[in-house]
Amino acid sequence: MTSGVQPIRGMNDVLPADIGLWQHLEATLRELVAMYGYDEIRVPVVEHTELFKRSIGEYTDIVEKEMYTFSDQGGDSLTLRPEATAGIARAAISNGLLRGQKHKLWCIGPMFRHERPQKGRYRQFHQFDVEALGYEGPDVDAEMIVMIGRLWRMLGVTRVRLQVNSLGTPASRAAYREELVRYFRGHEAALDADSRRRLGGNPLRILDSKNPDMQAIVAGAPLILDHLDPESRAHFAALKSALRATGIDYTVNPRLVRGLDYYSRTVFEWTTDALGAQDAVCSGGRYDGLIAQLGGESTPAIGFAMGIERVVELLRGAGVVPVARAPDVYIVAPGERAAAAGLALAERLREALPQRRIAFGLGGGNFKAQFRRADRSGARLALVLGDSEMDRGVVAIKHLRRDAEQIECPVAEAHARLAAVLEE
RNA sequence: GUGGACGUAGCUCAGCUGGUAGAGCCCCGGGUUGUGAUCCCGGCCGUCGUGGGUUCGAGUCCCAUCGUCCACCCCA
Repeated sequence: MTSGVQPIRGMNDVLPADIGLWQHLEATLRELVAMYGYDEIRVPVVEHTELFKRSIGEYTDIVEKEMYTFSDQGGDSLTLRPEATAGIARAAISNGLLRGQKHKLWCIGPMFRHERPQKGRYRQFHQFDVEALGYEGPDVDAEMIVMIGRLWRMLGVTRVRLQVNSLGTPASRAAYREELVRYFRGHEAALDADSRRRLGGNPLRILDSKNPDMQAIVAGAPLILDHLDPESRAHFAALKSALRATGIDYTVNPRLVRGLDYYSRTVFEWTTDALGAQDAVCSGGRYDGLIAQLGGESTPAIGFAMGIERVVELLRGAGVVPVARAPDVYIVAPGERAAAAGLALAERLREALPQRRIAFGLGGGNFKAQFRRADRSGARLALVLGDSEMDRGVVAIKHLRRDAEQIECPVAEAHARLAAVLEE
């Protein structure tokens, strides 16, 4: 288990035992977005490094130290996407999707971030991503948030709570930032090392420091909600009243700051107490300036990302176990003659009963061995074809899940009898 | 990137103060000639994460390295 067959650190295989949970989640997500009228979009996993630097922000942790960046043979600097919004915004621009049009898009796939792995945090992880382009809100903002709330109900996930905040426009945010820096400069001696470092780069992040010693200083800091421009204030008020009208539970967290530079106005985050330190399961916000900043027509937009692995963990924790798709019928056919006939019979049955799952006892073995495999497959019925049945032109049907007499019927009627028995 | 814990068969784990590895599950075979899941009997499976070192001798001690987990950081 050592040498050359190790997977890359932080990049995991999803094995058949787990895939049922993933598929259940993915199917539910597709159902959800269909209900709300979102269209799927698929974009490359690799983009020009520059795209991420310009959208996410040069001085964010993601860009500074977490990107998988490499040069291709032509010398271009490329990067494995650390998040999806930048690529989708780029796709909208380069495909001319924005000429006065609106788009509701969703996407799912792997993202890459070079961080130290721990529970719920991996170097290759998967995100479900939703973006609404061309909508000013706050109605989409509310609809999007409510849509996520519906997803939790569909999935049976209960240990999540919603926080919302507004970051205002870039201008009001910049003004607030200056005031914040002024405030923290006044208390610089009391700041811890992390916070002092953030003071230069991203002072807003000091607000959600986990260091208990910082709480007093943070508590006295000016709040962004007191510094919103009038339009953003109205936008946020309308969002809150729309949320209230839907009855969804939320709390306003004036210290909720997102890690990516492009957010403006509405930001939100769903967190859980069931996942340890990596408690964010879904978060997003409005990015009205991003598309213009990337060179597209100025287009308001909002989106969010959900961590698939984290939600899968929530489902597992909630005891969600999708039913294993066991075969309906397992064909037991020991002996060369019966095996050959059985394989052909299996094909005829699949033809006649395409909605049924029919397993053939591959690999031979005697009756005992084949019945054991039939049982372990979880099949409801065993279809028995041995020399004796061959000689008489019949097959036997045996119930594996309940006590019942084994029955026989002519081979030619096998599909009809199976269909009837499975209907019982 | 920083700190801590851990790394023994496919899986879950045992192995006291050093003397060249065990159990359960799984898998395979058998318990009379063609019938599973129970029960009984038997069998397969490990360079004890890897590489050094100490020692007459290391799974057991030391160092390094890789990996996992937890926290910080960050975030989905």
